[in-house]
Amino acid sequence: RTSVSDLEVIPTQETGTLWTIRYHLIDERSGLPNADETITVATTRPETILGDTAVAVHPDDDRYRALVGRRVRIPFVDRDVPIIADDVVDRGFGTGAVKITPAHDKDDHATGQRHGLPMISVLADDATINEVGGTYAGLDRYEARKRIVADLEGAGDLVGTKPHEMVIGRCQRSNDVIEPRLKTQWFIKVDPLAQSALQATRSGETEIMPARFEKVWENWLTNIHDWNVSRQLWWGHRIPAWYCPDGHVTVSSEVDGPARCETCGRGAAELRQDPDVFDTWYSSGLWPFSTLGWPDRTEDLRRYYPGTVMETGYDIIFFWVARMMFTGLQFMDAAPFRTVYLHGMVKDPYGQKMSKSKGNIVDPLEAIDRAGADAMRFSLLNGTSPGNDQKFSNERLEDGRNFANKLWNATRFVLGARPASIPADAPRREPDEASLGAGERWIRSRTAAAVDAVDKAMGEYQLAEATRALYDGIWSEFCDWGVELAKVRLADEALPAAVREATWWTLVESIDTFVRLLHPVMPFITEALWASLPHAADDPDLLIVAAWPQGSTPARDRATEASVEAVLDLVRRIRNARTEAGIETSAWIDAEIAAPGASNALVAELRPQLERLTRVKATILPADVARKDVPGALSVIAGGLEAYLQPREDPEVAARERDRLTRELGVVEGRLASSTARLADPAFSSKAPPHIVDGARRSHAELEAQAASLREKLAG
RNA sequence: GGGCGAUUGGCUCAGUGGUUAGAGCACGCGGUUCACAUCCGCGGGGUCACUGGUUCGAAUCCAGUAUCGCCCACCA
Repeated sequence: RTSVSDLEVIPTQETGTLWTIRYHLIDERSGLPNADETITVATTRPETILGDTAVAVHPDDDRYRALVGRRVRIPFVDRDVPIIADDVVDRGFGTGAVKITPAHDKDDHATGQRHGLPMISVLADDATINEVGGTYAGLDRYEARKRIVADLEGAGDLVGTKPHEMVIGRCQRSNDVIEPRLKTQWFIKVDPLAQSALQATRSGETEIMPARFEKVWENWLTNIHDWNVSRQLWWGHRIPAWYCPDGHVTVSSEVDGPARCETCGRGAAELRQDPDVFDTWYSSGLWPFSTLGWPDRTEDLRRYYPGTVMETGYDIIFFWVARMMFTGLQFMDAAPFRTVYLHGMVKDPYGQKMSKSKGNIVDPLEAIDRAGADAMRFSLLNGTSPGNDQKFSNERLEDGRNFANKLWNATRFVLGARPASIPADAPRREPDEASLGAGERWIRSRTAAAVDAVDKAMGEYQLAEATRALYDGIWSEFCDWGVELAKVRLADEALPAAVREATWWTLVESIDTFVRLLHPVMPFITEALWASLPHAADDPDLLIVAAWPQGSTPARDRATEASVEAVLDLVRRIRNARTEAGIETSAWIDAEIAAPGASNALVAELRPQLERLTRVKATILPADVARKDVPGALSVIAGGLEAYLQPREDPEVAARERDRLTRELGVVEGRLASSTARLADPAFSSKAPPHIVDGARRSHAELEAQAASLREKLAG
């Protein structure tokens, strides 16, 4: 039984009843209600008849124009009230005449104030009819409603009863129907606070993200009403107001209250503190500074106020964020944070809001039991966008779990692959650059790219973009290619120890970097893994306080990336050709590879890796051979590189190979056609930026070469 | 009544002007290669809700329409 603020009232769509009721007009001569002369009003709350103090019609409504100024008799309480004209009345609704109960309805209250109507409360605090209700006194509000309807019917004044779709205000917490009452309560005059909060966002002192919520913010703050902060509850900050026996109010910031009534001077002994407490959101609004020792000017307060980022759900932007802004600007003269980052809601698997009453709550502890806390955290971030809702699903949870598992196994592999020449407790070292191969340089560069991508994404609060960069970087690049390339050198006993050591330190460096980057998202597994990695002398004991990776360290090496990518592309295409030709996965076959010009040395260097990844025994052709006709071979074209695979004797293979080449030529020719049309359009070459046009020309030339090569093979 | 968001492969979602729109799951085929079957390889699958406009070029920008969802609002 407490008052609440407007925000805590949830308008609920419900089917109620609309009753139409006859009120009898007062005969001007006799002063008595006329049996025949009536006005019919519509109401959904017949029990409030007891508090009616007027009947209102629209001023331009011809049906009632003559009745304005007359009086009607309110039944049961025998009160005579005026018929007034007010343009809040909707002529089209009900009968066009509405009963006015200023003490029990927000609109009626406003109407009552405009017309100076008496405001008669008919309810007690426990929602029973009070003494004003005469024979209904003591009845619960709904019981009274039933009786009154029955009694109206008995009197012949109930005209109609019909179901009615309406909006009822219910309590956010208890779901009870909220009763508008006239009560003396403490309110906060909110307009000046709203103005300063608006000033903070308009000036850029505080930025709301995503930006679209700023409109919501603006709209709410510019139409805001005063805030009822009194709560008749047991728990909370007490209202700092004291009353003397004469009813004078003294507000004090002293813990023990004021020494005397500031109006009449009565001593503290006679003063009584207001029993009410503040709205819990009022207290929560103090959080940004009260947690830092305020009102004392502590070191923490100086250092940490204002904060940098407030991260919270968009559903409490008004409840909490706005109130923190109000109190922060009021008491600290500065907005409490520079950025407000609003996330979406986690809905149930069907997109419904989780609620206890619907019973569709997903218990995070169950998810954690099933997949781990890190997996859940990852799943809640990955594949979401700022401010948008997401559905919680077990599939997504499994993604996170599998990812954690992958990272765990990859780290386990790296630790187990340590060359014997490195002691188990060796401190972490940078790889020796002189001993790095193309694969290692590629890993280092791609890891640097991941650092840059994560930094950029985090800087823009694109958290899902950061997790995506980490997922791809760790799984699709480091594990799928980096580790696979490194395995060859790590396993090759013929190589100098320095080479194998450099390879291993490269893997360690990369894992170390990824684990640091992933730590904010998956703190537990990364902390555990990091503990098992070699550390440098200046590393702290725990990852949580370890340094964030420096962007582009080691530096990006785009030339290496491009040339190694070309080899990786060749690997993919060789695998594809093998599958399509129906060559058994495990069979080793021979291949010749044309790597013309500058690419020759790199392909030669990576030949062992290429062989392992494709299960071909490769011969690298001299650098001056760009293309070769190898009868009976499967031809694979990847950019400037070509490979010619020699399958075992199999008549079907040749036919499938022809099909494959024909299909490939079709695709290439299709692209070539659109590319030709594009380049032929003078508008494109004259209006598009030069780098786009150049790119289009380059890819066109490459497509032409591919098409020529394919045609040649099909002809041969 | 105002405002906001969503609409992209079977599912869940990324992608805000530039070649051929991506991922995970699901699906099909293959896999006892010394980290991982919670895995590896290959593949099929989308006229980006609709209509019109701007532009050399639109999933992306603009206008409108439809459907779904949310927020705000004093029709008894």
